[in-house]
Amino acid sequence: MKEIAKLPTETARDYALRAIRENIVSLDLEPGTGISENEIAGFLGVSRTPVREAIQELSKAAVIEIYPQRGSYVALIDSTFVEEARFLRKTLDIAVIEEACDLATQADIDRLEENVALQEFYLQTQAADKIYLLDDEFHKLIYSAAKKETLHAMRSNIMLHFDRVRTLSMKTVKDTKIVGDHRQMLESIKNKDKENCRMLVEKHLSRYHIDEAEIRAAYPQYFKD
Amino acid sequence: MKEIAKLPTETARDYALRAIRENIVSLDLEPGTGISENEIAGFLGVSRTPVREAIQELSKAAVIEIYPQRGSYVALIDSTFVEEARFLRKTLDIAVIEEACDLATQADIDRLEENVALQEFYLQTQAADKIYLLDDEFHKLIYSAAKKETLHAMRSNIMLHFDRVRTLSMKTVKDTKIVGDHRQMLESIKNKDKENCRMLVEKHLSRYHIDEAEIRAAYPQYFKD
DNA sequence: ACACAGAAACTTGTATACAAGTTATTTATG
DNA sequence: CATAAATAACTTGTATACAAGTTTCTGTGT
Repeated sequence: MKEIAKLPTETARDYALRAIRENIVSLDLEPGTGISENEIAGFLGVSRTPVREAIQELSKAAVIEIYPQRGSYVALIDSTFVEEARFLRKTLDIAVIEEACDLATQADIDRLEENVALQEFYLQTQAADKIYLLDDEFHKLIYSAAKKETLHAMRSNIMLHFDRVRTLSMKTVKDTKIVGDHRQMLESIKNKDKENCRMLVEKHLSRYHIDEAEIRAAYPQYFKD
Repeated sequence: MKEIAKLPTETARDYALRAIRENIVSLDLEPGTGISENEIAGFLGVSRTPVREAIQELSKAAVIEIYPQRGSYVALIDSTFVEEARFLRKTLDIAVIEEACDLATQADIDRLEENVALQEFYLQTQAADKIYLLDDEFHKLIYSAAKKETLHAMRSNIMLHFDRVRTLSMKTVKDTKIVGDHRQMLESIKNKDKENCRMLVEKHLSRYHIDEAEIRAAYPQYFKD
């Protein structure tokens, strides 16, 4: 588990939740790892209570499994969950981007333009971690343009499963293609071309689908079944 | 707040979560009501810890608002949330019922048949509460047939907002129409008629849309804005 | 060396005590 | 009586103590 600095504003609970979640997504807490409320509390410098609440929340998202009186474990990557997360992402992202075609204001377009421009910039400077963050931001901006902010928060939770696979795939998937997809999505929103948006979302997602088999072969110990 | 019996098997936390959630959905805890961890703990006969964890979870679903050091309140019905819940329900239910057309086994069909038969039975005996439960079960069975059980759990959370409106509408919406919709959905799944499924889901949802205006007029104090 | 019993060291679940902050009440003062 | 300050009674956030159960280690007897 890697250290993550506590922000002065956030509560102990929010800090614990953020720290544990980031460690799970980054795979610094590997799937299958046993975790202890006491151990993490000591590591983060807070008491068991906020750590416990954070773990409860993550167990509800099914990325931590709690066995009462026995211990808690970082869940193995479950192909069923990943598949359902992909289904949700495809279904919802398409519906939302179509809505964004109807509702996006010029201010929304401007924010998307700035985001994609930054992605294209960092693509040249090879800053993969920056692109990762901008990727999240890009999709959040689309949900915002479609007035579906609440759904984006919910989407984030179930996407944790998908995100772990994405972390593993960062080395193999070409950022060039991802940023190119985003550029084309933005242009299609500007043109209010829903059919093209739908096609782009499906193509975008298929990029991750292709290399899951490779990833699973490379890290079999991380997967369930 | 109405009393709900604690099941001998469930933990204090699960009991508190179930009791509070049912009271919110049934509107025995009215929107806007102030709630206290201590008060509920005393009422349920458990300590603050499990009650607090339950409230935290419900605040994440945005049906409870926590103001640190000030108090917690049952959230008013927020039209934005209700609209997003409706959007999610429509989008996801359509995608899932289409998937069910492809994947439903005979066993799935049999379970759906039994469920709808019971709905039609209780429709004649005027048992609205039974139909309410069977309605939930019906949609859960469809998600199960489409192998999307995880998404159904997630759907349930965001649907809390929608469910409160549904509780208010139970007196006005005709159960006859709901059960009729379900019967037609089942027949369309059997015929693998996706286009008809899509149309039926949209019509089904529109029934709730129609009377939201009436409900809002009848209970303005429950609504935000 | 092996088997078994028992204690010790863990786990999470729950209850309670305290901390920090807000609100309402009460009391003193003009 | 009105007003303001002090205070008491609340709230949630956090830490800690204890309860109940599981696992692991350890020592002892064979």
